[in-house]
Amino acid sequence: MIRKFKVEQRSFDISRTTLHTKVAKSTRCLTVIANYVKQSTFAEYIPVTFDHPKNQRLNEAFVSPNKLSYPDIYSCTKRIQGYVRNNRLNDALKLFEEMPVRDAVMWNSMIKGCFDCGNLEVGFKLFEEMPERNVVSWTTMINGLLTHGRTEAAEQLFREMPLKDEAAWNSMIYGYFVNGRVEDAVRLFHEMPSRSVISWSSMISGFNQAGKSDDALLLFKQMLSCGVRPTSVTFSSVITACANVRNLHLGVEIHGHVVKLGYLSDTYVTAPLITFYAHCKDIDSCCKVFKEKMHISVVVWTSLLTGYSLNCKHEEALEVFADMFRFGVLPNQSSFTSALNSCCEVEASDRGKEINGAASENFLTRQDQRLLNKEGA
DNA sequence: GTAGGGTTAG
Repeated sequence: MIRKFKVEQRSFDISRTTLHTKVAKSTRCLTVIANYVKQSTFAEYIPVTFDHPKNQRLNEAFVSPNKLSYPDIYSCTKRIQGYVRNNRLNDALKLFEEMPVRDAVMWNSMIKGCFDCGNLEVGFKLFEEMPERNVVSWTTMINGLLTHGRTEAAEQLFREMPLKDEAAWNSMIYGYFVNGRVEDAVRLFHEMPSRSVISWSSMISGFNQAGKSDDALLLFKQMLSCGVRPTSVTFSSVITACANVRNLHLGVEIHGHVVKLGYLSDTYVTAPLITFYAHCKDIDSCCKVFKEKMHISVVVWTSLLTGYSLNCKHEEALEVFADMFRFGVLPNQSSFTSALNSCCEVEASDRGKEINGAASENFLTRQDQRLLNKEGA
């Protein structure tokens, strides 16, 4: 059965199935079809030939006679992800199982959902059942296992995976750090065929987590000498490393680069920069960084609050805490921890009682706080 | 338009 394929057309017929796509380019359309066809779980297929001259490689393909348009797969994938975000794994699985057709994105989203909701067995089962695993499927599994401390199982999959791209290597490296296997991470970093800024940033952040910020900074210098350009994400970790080792000189230098590159407005850069100056006992610079703009992030506010607290400026810390309320920034557990600490230090017992009351009585569940933090970040 | 890799306070 031969069907003509027209370029620059929004929808087209193949057999009795209609596929809709917004993509005008024929090759992109065909990729969509190819994925659709490959992932289809139907037993009954109708062979189709695409006879556009550009598509010689796709001469033979099979299309399911049942109808399910591509946008349906897209929207159901979105719904599955939404269920997972709300920890409703069973609803996600039910929808997934009801789908007559699934593509790789849907499979991978569902597998990730199982790990995110802590159901490793179902995640494994789906991975086994999945008809056409791609490199993302393998990496999703590896990440899921690593975040649940199943390092050996992740290693095994990493060995078995037929094609490792850079993201897969990066996942395994970072996962080693998370699970305290620093030497293995370093070994893998040297073994990997090509390294991007993400690989370097993973290492820098990993060293920080392992309490080896000296090594993080050494690696950062090495990264620069290799001509790799840091991103704001890299700077975030590097500034944290400077704070950890109290390297004022390097931190100030990096601060300069951050300003030049326009990264100072990035919350993930501002907060560690404030912490860095606080650790280096330069509270004026803390304020200067903070006052660069109006912040709504509770993390940035808490950096300043803790910065004052660290430098024994407890009255000022409590002022910051009060200002948070005035500016509509809702403090979280960390903010309360610092503020209470300052209260104890200045023996401002009345104030301390006040804050303690607010923290214990009206305050929020952990989930609420997480949501608020996300919004504030 | 959808899936996997690195970031912040305590």
